[in-house]
Amino acid sequence: MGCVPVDISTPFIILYPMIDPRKIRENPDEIRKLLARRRCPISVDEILAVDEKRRKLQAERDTLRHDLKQASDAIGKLKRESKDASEAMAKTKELSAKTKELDGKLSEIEARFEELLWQLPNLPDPDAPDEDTVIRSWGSKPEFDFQPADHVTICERLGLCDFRYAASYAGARFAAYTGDGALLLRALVNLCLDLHTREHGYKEVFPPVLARAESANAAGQLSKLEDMYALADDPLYLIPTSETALINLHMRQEIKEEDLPLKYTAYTSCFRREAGTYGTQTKGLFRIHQFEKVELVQFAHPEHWREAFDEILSNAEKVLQLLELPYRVKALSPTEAAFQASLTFDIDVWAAGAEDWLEVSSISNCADFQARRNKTRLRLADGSLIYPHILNGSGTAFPRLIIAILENYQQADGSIKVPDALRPYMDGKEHLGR
RNA sequence: GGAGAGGUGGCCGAGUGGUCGAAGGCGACCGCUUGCUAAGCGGUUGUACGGGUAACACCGUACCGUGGGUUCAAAUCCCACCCUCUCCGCCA
Repeated sequence: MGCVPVDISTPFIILYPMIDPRKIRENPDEIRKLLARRRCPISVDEILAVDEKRRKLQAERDTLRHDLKQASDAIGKLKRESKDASEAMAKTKELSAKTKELDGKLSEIEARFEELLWQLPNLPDPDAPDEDTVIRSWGSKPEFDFQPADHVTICERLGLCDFRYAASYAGARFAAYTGDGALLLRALVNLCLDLHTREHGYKEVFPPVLARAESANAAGQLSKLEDMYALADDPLYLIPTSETALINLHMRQEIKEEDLPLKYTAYTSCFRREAGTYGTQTKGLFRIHQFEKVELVQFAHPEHWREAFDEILSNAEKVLQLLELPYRVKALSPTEAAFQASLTFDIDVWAAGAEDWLEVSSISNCADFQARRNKTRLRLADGSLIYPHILNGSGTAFPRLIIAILENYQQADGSIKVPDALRPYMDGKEHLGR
């Protein structure tokens, strides 16, 4: 990849989703418009006001401090020459006190400024549609000459999951995979990891599933703090997705242009409290507090994010194609996209029993939003330093994939045909429950 | 969890409360040189915020693990915390 100097004066970059304070004060109207697309209630005017105050204060403080420094140096000189400095010291004391006072005021205003900025969601990409839009479909829905069962029924019939045990052991909305169910999960994990590491060139990572608040915040997930599990005795959170772990892989580091794109994949359990979702679809594996997922993350050059995005999307689609599951790709509206995302496409798989599309993957460009937050920077070949784009996508989430497999591959005799691609990972089994 | 040692610029590594953004070395970059050897010589070499500029230049401030404190002045003193290493304990 050649050296690509970034001209920050071009509209391309200014329109780009980044919450650089400078962009806010240079293009307040643009930012207002973009935030409105997300229905974000945060006031740009307040940010601008605080920013102005902050800059004014800093100028004052810097001047004062400059004077103080010079006065102190003068005292040092006197002392070295063994001259009396008590008068100068007394005078400088006042200056010092004033400087400190301004320091205090400035840090207050800076804290407020940062607080406001941290609350801002990422700005939507111009390509994000106003309404969720299906942009393509793949495969065809299976047809049955019998009434297809839903996955809960199938799981119970074939002993693939033990929901009763999971509920009494951990609580409602947990799942325990048993027997061939557990094997099926493991097979899917291996299929996905093998595919992404061997065919798609991702480096596998097995990260901690506990993260500091700082890390979760960098990912943008503290904005939905109420949806994360917190530990009682340590300032740690159970990650809601391995995106949290992977996007922080280079926190406070410089990455090099020549190493791009950096591609990582991780398989982890993911934990979500799902607060506020009671009463919605609660059956079986559809929405559970702990679920397993293989995640894909790429660090990309800001000018090449779309290539990375499309690649992750096709990497995730490949899983469904291998499993021959019908799916559709949907471009999300800015109001549907996650806090940290500027552009998001979902992949929904068809589930014949539920007769519904289930979201199994969500691919997002977070632009430089997360990189700014965790201080991952990109050193270009020309020596300049910018923020990389960070993109992520599930590749894929398993409970819903399992739902789709069980429901779409069910046979008249109640057994489940194992998709061809999965057989090498399932002891060659052709059917479950036969 | 207990005891001890330590955290300085891309890396290694000095550092006396004042002349330290920080010696020295390495690396990198630029230039020069070049009949000797992947050699020699000179120079350059951080980031953030603010000001300034058409853009550079330039100016100010901050940054020596993090946050406080003492002081006219802190990398240097004090306190708390974090992290790393060694030893002990515990343990898959």
